[in-house]
Amino acid sequence: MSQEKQIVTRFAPSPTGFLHVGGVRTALYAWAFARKHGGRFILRIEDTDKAREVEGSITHIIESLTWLGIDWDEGVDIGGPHAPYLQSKRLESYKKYANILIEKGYAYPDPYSEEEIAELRLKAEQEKRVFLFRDHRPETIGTWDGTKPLRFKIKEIKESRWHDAVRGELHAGPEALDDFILIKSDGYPTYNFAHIIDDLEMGVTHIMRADEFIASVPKFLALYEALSITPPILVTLPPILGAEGTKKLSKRDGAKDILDYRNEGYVPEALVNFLAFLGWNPGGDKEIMTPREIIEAFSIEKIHKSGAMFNEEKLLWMNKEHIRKQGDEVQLSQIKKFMPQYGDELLKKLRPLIVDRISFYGELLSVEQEEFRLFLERPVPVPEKLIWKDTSKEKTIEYLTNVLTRIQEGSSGTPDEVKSCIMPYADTEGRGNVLWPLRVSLSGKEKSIDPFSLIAYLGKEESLARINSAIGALKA
RNA sequence: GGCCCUAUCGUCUAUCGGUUAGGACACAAGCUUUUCAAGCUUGGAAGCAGAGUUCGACUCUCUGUAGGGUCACCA
Repeated sequence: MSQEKQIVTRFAPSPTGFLHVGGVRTALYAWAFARKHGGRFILRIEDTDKAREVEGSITHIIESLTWLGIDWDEGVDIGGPHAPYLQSKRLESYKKYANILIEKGYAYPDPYSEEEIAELRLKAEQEKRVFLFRDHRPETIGTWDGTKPLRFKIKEIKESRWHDAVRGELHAGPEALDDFILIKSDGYPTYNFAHIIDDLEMGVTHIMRADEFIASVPKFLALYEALSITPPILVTLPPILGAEGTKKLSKRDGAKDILDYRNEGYVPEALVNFLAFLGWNPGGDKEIMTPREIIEAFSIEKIHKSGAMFNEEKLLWMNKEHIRKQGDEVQLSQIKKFMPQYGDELLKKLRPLIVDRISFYGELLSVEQEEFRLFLERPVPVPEKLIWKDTSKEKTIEYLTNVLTRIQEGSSGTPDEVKSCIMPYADTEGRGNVLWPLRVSLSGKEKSIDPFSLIAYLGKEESLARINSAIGALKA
């Protein structure tokens, strides 16, 4: 057995706000791949754009990943052998490699002002030409004092060809190569430069990222070449599309803060499951999978090339399936969060009923909670609602009275027990005739949970009181 | 506009030249504790178009079409 090189992947978000589903999926694939092969997964923060930085982002990112059960072996918060993992703390590294590039003639200071470049760009546009900075390289190269941007010099203008683990053989024309900025005038490196240095120093073997970076790969390749680096394996992930049309997922179509899902009572395993399947499929019919199973089944070969729409309904369905996989205690603690005014004992009884009716726990805050309010408040009987179709008032009173006796005499611990003492009677008198008024007298509603469950969970005493109250209302 | 990527039911997908093109979500119908929800059963629903390669193409090639990405001192 040959010793395989350890796999190292990373997730490297910029701290510019919350983490949304797109970012999470990238992290998920990189993590799953590393875990599957016993490799290392790194959390690096790419904070080189100080203007766009949003305070609290890093904490937020960490919290999001942690909630989802995505863990890392090295990273900003826990350190590791390649610390620091914050790009703004790694400026010395970038400077070191920048100097190497300058020495080798691969980098030069950009003498233009931003206005001058904008002008050149505008002119090119007017003449319907592609603007390429390399057409305007300065005649004489000055020394870089750090106040001007440092540009990479493309020495060989050529067509680029490379291999992508998902897309296969890719290529791009020579116009994809231009003198791009390595280090900005504020001293911070650009993504294009920094990620390459970091990946090198951190030993990253596989780069997972979305397909908007394909167009930049030729530049990365030129840089790898200039530094004599063997590029990591490139793994391009398909885009996640919004439900509205075919555009990339935007906030409007569901690219919301991943922690919102937590707050709305989604199951993290469900989100992991759903996101894993947006752009990857292990084959076969099994769709509900635990994170463990996903890791086990994960392979780059099964990552898709084409984009997938974010389908809220399917997520809802998956979440429901995952709720059902949760243990009673977990379910109960989640339910308590959203129905605090219900007593613990009552919720314990109602749990199976509740779990059956929701797709995510947050539903309990609005619509679904209405269903259960009847357990807290006794309904006021409305005679007209109590009568089934064209049954008479007298008959309805008779049915309810008879049911009353049966409940009194029978056992009512579980819905099934209740059912067994009422159904024979309902069958002889007509199910609708008996069951409808019974259910409405208990719930006060035309649409509700079935009568047997109501009796079992309301308890014998309360059930009898409600039925009596209904009979009273009918007689009045 | 230049460059690049993608293309199977409405949606997510299986198929790696030979299948009645399978599954899931959603939808519809039926069944069940004549309601609601859940559940179960059943059903409708797809290879972008045109050439070519081949005994045989959803699968390979080309062209077209459509959609997407990218052309920053953002990542």
